[in-house]
Amino acid sequence: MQQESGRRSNRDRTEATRSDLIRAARKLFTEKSYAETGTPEIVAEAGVTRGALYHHFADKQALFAAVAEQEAAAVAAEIDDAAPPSLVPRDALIAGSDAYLAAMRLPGRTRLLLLDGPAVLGRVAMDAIDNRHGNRSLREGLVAAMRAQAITRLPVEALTALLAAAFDRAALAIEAGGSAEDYRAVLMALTDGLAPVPHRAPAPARTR
Amino acid sequence: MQQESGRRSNRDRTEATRSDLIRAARKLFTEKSYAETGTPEIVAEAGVTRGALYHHFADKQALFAAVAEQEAAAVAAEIDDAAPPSLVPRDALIAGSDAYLAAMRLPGRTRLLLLDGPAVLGRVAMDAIDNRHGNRSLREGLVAAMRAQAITRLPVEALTALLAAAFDRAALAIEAGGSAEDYRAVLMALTDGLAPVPHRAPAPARTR
DNA sequence: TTCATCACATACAGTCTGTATGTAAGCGCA
DNA sequence: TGCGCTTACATACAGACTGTATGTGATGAA
Repeated sequence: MQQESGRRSNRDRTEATRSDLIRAARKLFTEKSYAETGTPEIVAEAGVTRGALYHHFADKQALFAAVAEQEAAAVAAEIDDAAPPSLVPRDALIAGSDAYLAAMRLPGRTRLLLLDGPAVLGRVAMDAIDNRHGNRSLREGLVAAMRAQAITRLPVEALTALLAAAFDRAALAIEAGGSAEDYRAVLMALTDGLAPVPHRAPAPARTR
Repeated sequence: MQQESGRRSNRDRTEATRSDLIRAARKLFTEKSYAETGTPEIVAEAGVTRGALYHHFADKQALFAAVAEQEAAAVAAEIDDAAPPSLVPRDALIAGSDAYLAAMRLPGRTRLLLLDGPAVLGRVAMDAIDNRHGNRSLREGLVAAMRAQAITRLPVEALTALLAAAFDRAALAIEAGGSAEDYRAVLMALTDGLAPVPHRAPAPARTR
């Protein structure tokens, strides 16, 4: 049998160290904040030295980006679990919304993804992360709802971004002590308000 | 006549120095970012020393807070100018929205108020600033619209916050190159969607 | 006029970030 | 199986920044 900690392939070492660093950084970034967390503290928590950090990541920002990407993926996974494509659009939207708000209750996640993320990486980079994960299912849900005529046709990118922004703010407000029911009610009202109005002349040009 | 720079009352000196510091900080915070701007640079721009800064402000954050407060007030003033209370609620909302988006086009304002602000001061402190300035008119407009039965009754705090979040994100997206028309259209659709559906029994209990 | 206070300027201590350099272990190759 | 190159770090260093402590001249009240 081989020794306890000897004989590790370089690939394994790299993977383990990177993962340790990301885990340690995630812990501190969520407990405190990006600005209040120093690299000496991160590497101490990870059990390595700053040399390792700067070997694997270009700088502190790059490490933060890796953490943010992982958190965004985790949130997206929770949403996809709760809102399978078998649901009709409106139910999927509701289930997805609730799953999102529930996922964002994990301590420190809102600050990491919604406050520090945009400030540290910029909105553009943060949008890229969101589009790779969370926003994707939202946009697909909206497109499906439009196709099913459940909501009026609107520019998809803009609609996705603005609804996502409302969800984000709701998550922040709830964490700050706001009434979850209030925010949920408003979110529902906002999305339901997008339903095409059936009582006005029922789209004569369209049905003709 | 009195000398050029001699004979100034302490109150005048304080006011002038504080104002110089805020102006210099605003310039740099909007050109770069909070994190990328050091206090040595700020005081150089203001023509004073770091001693003056730390005499008037507890720390760099406090200076930032003063700048954010001023910017928020400036934005609110532009909105109030464009949306006088003489307008009917819906027109006031539209005029206010457009004024907000226009005001946020001033370079660096979105980053200062929408990215750095929440990250540096926290959402709670930023909400306090918003409520003292911009959000106030929005909330009043929404309350008026509810009273006029122009929109359905919803929790006011939550509705204000979520609509404001959508406006904020729109401002960021437009600055990042997004289509202003698209975002405007979605914002209008979101607010118009809040109109009560009139074919349902028109509030009989109330009119009785 | 005198003395306390104010509005700064200067000097200092501690910490952090990023880089440059050194080293031992892995790894392709003859 | 030995040899040289590269990888994965650890250590040392330079520069910058933040906040504080101290010193000083102008101001203002008594």
